[in-house]
Amino acid sequence: MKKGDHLFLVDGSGYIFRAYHALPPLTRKSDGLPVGAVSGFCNMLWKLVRDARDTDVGIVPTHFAVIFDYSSKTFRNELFSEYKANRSAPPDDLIPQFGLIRQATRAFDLPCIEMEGFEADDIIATYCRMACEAGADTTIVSSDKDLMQLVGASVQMYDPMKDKQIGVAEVIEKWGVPPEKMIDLQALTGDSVDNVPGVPGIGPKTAAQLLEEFGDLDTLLARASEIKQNKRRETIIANADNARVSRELVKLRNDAPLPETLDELTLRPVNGPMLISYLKAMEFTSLTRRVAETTGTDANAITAGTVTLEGFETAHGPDLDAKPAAASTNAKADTGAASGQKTPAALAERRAQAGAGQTIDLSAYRTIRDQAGLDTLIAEAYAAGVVGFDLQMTSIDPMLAEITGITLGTGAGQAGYIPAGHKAQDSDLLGSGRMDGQLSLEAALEALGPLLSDPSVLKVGHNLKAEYLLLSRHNIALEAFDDIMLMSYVLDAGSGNHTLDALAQRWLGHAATTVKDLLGSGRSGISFDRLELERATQAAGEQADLSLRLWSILKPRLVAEGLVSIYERLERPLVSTLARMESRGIAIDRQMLSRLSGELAQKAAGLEDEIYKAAGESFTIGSPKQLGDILFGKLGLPGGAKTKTGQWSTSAQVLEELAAEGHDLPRKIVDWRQLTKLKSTYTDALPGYVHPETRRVHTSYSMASTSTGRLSSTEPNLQNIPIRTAEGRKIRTAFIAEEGNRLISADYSQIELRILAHVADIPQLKAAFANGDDIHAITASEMFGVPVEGMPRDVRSRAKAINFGIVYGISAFGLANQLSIPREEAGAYIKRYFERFPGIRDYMDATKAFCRDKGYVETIFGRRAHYPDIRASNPSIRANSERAAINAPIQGSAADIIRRAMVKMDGALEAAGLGGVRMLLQVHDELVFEAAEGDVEKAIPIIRKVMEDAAMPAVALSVPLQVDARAAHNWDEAH
DNA sequence: CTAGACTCCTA
DNA sequence: GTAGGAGTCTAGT
Repeated sequence: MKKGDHLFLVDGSGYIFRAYHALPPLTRKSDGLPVGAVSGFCNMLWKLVRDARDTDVGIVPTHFAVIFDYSSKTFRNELFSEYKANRSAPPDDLIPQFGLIRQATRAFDLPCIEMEGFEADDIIATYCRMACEAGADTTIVSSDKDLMQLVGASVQMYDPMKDKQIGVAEVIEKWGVPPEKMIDLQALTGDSVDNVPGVPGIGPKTAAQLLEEFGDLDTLLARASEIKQNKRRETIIANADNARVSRELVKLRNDAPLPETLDELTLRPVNGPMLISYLKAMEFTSLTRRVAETTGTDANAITAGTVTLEGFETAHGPDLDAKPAAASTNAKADTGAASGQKTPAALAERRAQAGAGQTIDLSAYRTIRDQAGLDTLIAEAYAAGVVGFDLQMTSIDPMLAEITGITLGTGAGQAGYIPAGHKAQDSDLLGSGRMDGQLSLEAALEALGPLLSDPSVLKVGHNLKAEYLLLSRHNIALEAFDDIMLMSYVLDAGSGNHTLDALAQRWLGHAATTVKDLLGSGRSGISFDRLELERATQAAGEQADLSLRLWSILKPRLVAEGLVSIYERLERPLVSTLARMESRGIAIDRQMLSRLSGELAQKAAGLEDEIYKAAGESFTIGSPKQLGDILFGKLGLPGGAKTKTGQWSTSAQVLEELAAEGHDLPRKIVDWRQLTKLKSTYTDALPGYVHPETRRVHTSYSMASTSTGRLSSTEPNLQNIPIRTAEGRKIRTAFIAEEGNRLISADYSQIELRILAHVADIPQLKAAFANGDDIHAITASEMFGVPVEGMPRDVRSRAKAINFGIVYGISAFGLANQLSIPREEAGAYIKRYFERFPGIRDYMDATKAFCRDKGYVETIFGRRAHYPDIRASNPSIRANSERAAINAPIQGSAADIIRRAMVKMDGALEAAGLGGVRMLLQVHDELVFEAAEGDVEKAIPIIRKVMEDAAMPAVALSVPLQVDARAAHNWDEAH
């Protein structure tokens, strides 16, 4: 073995258990032999040895071995007799699979390694060390935390079930410590499964925190008396010996006397006939077919071998002289350097590379405490022309926050923090003692206002909507700004999040101070104005500094990737639009909600009595676990679906089915759930969001949290106010217009289906929309040959479900679920649909191919949504991404259209002399306005026009958009 | 007090 | 089958 080689070590024993529990049970057709874990194992091995280049591993192994535990007794039992003592025997249907998996390994012609007295993990550790000494890289195929201590520069792990690579960064992300400290961490936390004692009461979070503070276990134990928390100190001192024993137990030995040398692990080409002989014996037909295709073997010519629990025998012996498959070759990535070129792409590349090497010195930032200092900083800002900008506030909610300080970054590593609302450190919780030695907020804003509104100085920040809103509360209009969160969103929606921390980590390799680190959380959390000034300056300066550095990386990328206009037309202008909508808020009728809440409570209490009577005991109805025990245990009702943790599902769907079979109790549970849901989520929660001064509810829109370009709404979420049931609609009536005003609701009709008709170019659908026909009826008529006139309701509603399904990237499984019909029937519907509308299938295939090629899909305006998992080798992960990729251009184009409408709306209303009409809410395809009664009639046509023409002139849709609008005193009647 | 599972509300 | 947010319960910190 030499440098450049790559060793794959599969943790066979670990895999068996995980696959057994994670995969659906599977039995061999001919005799019922349980083979689920074996099947998963074979599929995984095949991918790794044959298709590595097509998986997310992206690495082609040169050496390969599968490692197993030999028996449960190892040297660890001599250290600690209780080790793994509470392991129960494996399930009955798993036991025969242990032998089958070893046979599978041999059928793949791979080394199958196990050793008495050593666990698989020790063997893996030993090979890792040997490979490392030979200069080669190693991938451990496992997700076991016990192996994470081995991860390092040349060793990574790969989780085959999640298709995820685990390197140093992932270990730190998951456990809070680097791999080399995993041993100490596990020594502290222990492991109840393996019966490693550890220190009671210490979990991963606490352990990571202690190791961060003390460095390592020995130091921690030596200096345990310094631990502040009484209880923690005592338990650690009392359990020091346990921790030391635990460390010996979890520490892997890398000196196992191994029988096979590294060179004996050299990966050989797959022996097609030998493998197929085994696979046929196991009756794994689809893998047999794939192996046959890839290796060029005629599977029909190979006889199935026989498998036994003792060893692998073939009835007739495989044809070992058959021509083996061609050896796989390493694909070398092209890393052509683009440096020196003066293209936007080259600049973006250079900036990104420069970013990775930057060091960030938090002590370099200044605190600005007087007018002279502020004047100097402002002069520097004008001279720079581009400044990092951030407001420090007392709350994350800009409607409630006060400004604590203002930060300007004037260059990489340079920033000034202007405290203006800090409390004195010794003031009590109620006291409002201001810290001495800071400018007044008025003075600071007076001096900074002109700069912030100056169109010639670009302010660069992260998520500036909050800053915009808070400044506008102080009558300052932020102008000329760039928002790096939105830049990142436009560039990389779908891959990773866009928080400042994440961007700093991704582009600068810098672990930024988190709010939690800085301020704590929960009861012990403090607000920024109580932070000690030196730390405040560091944290604030860091934000502005990072913003500016990230901007210099992301801005050229926008240019290089042709996404400037998406950012400038669809994202940045929405900042001020949304800030206005949020600050306007919407009025709610609290009395009505309170009355509703009382009614709901009464009805729910009545149901509760009936439920307890029917159940014969009282229990927590809201606990799915307890409910499941009552329904499926005590009462013996037939259980339906299981949840992923193996519990009986008590979902509405399951309960409805039981109710349909004539059971009383499930119906009552469903009703009880509806009532308590409405009460707790809406009638009880909404009044808590009423702003103390405006007396209105102000939601917050998140601009960068969806992959498709939609907005989302939080605190409260006003995009999920009930509408489907009569009971729920009452909640909508509590959203009201002020006296003398009306709410106007304007919503797009069938916008996603219209976009589908446009992008997939479906003549029948386009004609139907052009004629204003009933689209679901037309679909039903095409599919089932039923005339639209006098069509039965259920025929139309079936077509409606299919239309929705198409937009969602249909599957037979999903449609069957939705319509409660057999999967075969659903499959037949889909087939029929594709026959009648062949353009849809073409569109879907083209979209998937585009996404596989580029890694993203595009809306009609060019917004991108990334789906990296579309290349995953795991079929179910891949299928998920494929459906998402089909849906994203449709959902995203609709989102873009309403964004465009929103950006234009205020100006259009203003131009029509309707400056008093206020846009308040967006609910994906609906906009809600508040207008004086006298303005309503004039406003509705303007609103409709802006919305219906919103795609133009960027895109000329081949289908008309239709907007329905209505006005009323409350939201329910307006919608 | 936090995180995850489960459930359910919307387009 | 797409895209979200949030409340409750429970287990673990």
